[in-house]
Amino acid sequence: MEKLTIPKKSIYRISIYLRCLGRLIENEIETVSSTALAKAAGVKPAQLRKDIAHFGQFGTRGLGYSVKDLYSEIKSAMGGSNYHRVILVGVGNLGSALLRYQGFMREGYQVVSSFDAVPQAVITKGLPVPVLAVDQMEPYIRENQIKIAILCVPREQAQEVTNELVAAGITGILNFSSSVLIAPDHVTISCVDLALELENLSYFVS
Amino acid sequence: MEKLTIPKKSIYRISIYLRCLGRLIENEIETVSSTALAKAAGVKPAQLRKDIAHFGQFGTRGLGYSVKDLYSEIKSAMGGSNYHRVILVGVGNLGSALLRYQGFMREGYQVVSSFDAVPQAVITKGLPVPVLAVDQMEPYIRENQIKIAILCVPREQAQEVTNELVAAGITGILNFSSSVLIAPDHVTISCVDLALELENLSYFVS
DNA sequence: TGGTGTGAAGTGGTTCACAGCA
DNA sequence: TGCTGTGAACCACTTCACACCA
Repeated sequence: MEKLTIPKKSIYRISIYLRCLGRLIENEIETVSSTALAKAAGVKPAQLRKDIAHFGQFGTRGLGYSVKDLYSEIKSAMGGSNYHRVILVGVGNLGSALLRYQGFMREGYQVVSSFDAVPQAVITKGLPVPVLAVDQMEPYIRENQIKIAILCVPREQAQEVTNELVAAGITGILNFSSSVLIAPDHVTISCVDLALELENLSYFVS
Repeated sequence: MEKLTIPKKSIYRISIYLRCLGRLIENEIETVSSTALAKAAGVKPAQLRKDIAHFGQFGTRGLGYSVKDLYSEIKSAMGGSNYHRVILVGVGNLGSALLRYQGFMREGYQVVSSFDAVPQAVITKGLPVPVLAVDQMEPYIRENQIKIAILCVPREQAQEVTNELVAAGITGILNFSSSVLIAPDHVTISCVDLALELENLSYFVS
């Protein structure tokens, strides 16, 4: 795919624009200028235009962008029309909290199954998703062609489980395990480390 | 403070180094080279040395760094010896999940109180932390000199609550609200947006 | 006139490569 | 010899500023 030329940071911001545009659609606003949208997204107008230009030219000079057009163009360029099935690995404290919460799952995303080393330990918790044993993980991923996994196992097992996930065909990992993961280049890893975020914050609070 | 010259990204990585060093101490390893530590942290050796150099010179040429010395130097430079009291605002689904979980709270950090617009709605959930009404928030922050807040309110209220927090003296916000927050420069905001992370991932998974 | 699209300039952070010291 | 500390080169992204067009 040729889309690899778009910088990672742009992609990230574009996700933000997409969300802002969605809100504009809800409010039935039809046109938006780069200045207005940039303000909503918390970036500079020029940057927004550059980001959007990666996908092509959608704006009308003197007027701005058509909210609907821009939304659907970006959405399709991001492959966002696809339906994404996601698995969660490691149903401990954090894992089960996330499964129960799921407030971050948007339209088009669904946690279809979860896996744990000791599934019987958690099976009674009344979770909205089946909890299977880890030895069923690889076949499950293969058969259902899952691409994205949420990783909530303890640090000690994180790398090992990652290796299994990658071997089974996972190419995107949302890593909650406070561990530095090593994976091939074609695998994208996003780390969410709350302890790190807090520690980082505490440096800046005078 | 003069420490503002250290780039944000360096600070973030230094938090990672600190964690790696902690693990080395546990394993009673006394000396580490930039190459080894960089590998553990997932960065390049030169970058690690540059990062560390921001605080001064701690290494011994030809040998490496003393694990203990480096750890305590960084820790003190980061103001990490302080005890950090943190509040959580918005005890909804996500907020209460975080309160119950708290696995991300490390030594030196504690959620001392939480606030919600409708505290009686959540007060029975058996949380390990008191839930107060939002109108008690400002005085609480002032009296206890809280500096860090975890923000879990719905998007619509996020900016308003942020303004109150800042007015009361908060200078660090961990923002879970999937909202772009506007705040003065002296306030540091870290966004944790799981929906965004997922959307972002889904772009890269082929 | 007003707002996009974009080459060019600027900025910040990364990597290199080597001097210098135990 | 081995590894740190660091100026210099490099690179990626950001911002500017203006041509161009509805």
